[in-house]
Amino acid sequence: MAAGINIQAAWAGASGCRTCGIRQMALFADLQESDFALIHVPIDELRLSAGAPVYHLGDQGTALYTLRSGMIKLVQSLPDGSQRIVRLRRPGDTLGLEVLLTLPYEHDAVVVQDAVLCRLPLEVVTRLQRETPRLHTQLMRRWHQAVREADEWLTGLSTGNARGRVARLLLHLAETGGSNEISDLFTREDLGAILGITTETASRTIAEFRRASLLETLGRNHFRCNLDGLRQVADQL
Amino acid sequence: MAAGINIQAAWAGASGCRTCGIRQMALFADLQESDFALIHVPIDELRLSAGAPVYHLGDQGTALYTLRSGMIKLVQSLPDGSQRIVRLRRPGDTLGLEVLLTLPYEHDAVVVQDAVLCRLPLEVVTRLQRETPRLHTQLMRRWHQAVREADEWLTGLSTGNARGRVARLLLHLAETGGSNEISDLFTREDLGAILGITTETASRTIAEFRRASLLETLGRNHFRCNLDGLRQVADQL
DNA sequence: CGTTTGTTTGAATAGAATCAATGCTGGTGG
DNA sequence: CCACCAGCATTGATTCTATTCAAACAAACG
Repeated sequence: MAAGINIQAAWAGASGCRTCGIRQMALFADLQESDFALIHVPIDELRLSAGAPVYHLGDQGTALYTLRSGMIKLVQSLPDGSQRIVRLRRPGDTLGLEVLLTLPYEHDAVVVQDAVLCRLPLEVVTRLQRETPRLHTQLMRRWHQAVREADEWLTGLSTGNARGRVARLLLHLAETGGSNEISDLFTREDLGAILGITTETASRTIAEFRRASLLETLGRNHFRCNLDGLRQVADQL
Repeated sequence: MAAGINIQAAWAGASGCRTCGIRQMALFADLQESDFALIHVPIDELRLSAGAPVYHLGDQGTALYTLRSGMIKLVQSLPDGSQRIVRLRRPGDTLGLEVLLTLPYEHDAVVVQDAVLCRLPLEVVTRLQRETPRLHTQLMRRWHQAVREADEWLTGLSTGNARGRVARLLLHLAETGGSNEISDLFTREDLGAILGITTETASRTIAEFRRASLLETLGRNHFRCNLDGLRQVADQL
């Protein structure tokens, strides 16, 4: 996935955006040379390791983020104190669009796999939005992507029994990974928070899949999927 | 809800938009007098009764819709053939934003309660979008609203046990209705499709709530809610 | 090397799905 | 006008599934 990613040493300022390895998949994809002149504030690069928060629910944010590498979870807590992961962000994705509407962040954003992100100050984005129409389409695409992902999350990962949910998640991960191998599968707790099941059920289901040869353990948290077999389980319910 | 709704006789053309009773809550809220001159195509009004489809998943749409009154469900079907209601639209809401990205509709939109909608041809919206910046904010608001509603749907209505889900849905309906009475509650089948439970479980849970005096039947599909009681059930899980 | 943190497994229980039957209501046509 | 029908709602009995509580285990870390 994202074959062309090329992370150089840390830099600041807009200069980097022009030559950014993932620009074509990021928010600034459609910008032209002249547009970058409008960026007068440094775009910082952040490197965060697993477990680190990017922002918190309720914070009055002053920046959006583009994820360059790694993975980030968006979490909402439930009335009873437990947590539910409502979306995952992968390289090229944008985080924190809600600040464009001067709203506080609506999730806790937490790093799941070591991440590199670009911090886009709100003023930069609003200025570009005002001066050039080329950002509009991309912004709309981002919003749309969030809606679509949310819908898939609901129908695919929060419907049906535990076996089906786990199978669909594994397939999703394998597909976006472009191979039948999954490295760095989530903790069982995160699996549960994604699928709306308990960690025990998540653990049991993974174990069951292993016994049924739907999953083969290649190493510590590294699996090979029997895609056809998983598809069958996924389609039952 | 929407106290000021005032549906005149059917009309066509843009003339009506200016004086529309729900304009301040709809997509064209921020438009100014001069902007309406840009609308050269008639805006049709549609009246559809319960059960009628507005559009179908996969259709290559040529219009967005603003809901003036009634209720509409957005449905996605699952691999196993059953259906899941992914969102509800109420007066002032917009349907079919995805056509702005030249994408086919992503749901089946079906009328739940007799509805009146305005059909906004794609060309009208894209033209306005090009000529005036005043639509951008509203569009972004609409997208944002869809995301937020999707997130709430997931955490509120698709998490926890059946009692909690039903309670939270009833509270949601009562709150958006602005009273502790709910008229025209969904069919049990729709309840199930919203909450990800079977129709039998939905029925049983409603019956249980009635026995526990959390709901009082006022008439055919017309209930009064014990809000505090429901809130207690909603918060447990 | 012991402590912490996450994983696995077991047994008991609670919850929901399933299958099946019955009841209710509004609409239709004789 | 009434009898019947179709569609939805309710209820029961049973089976299956997931949660809960508890314990043992494994790996990672200071």
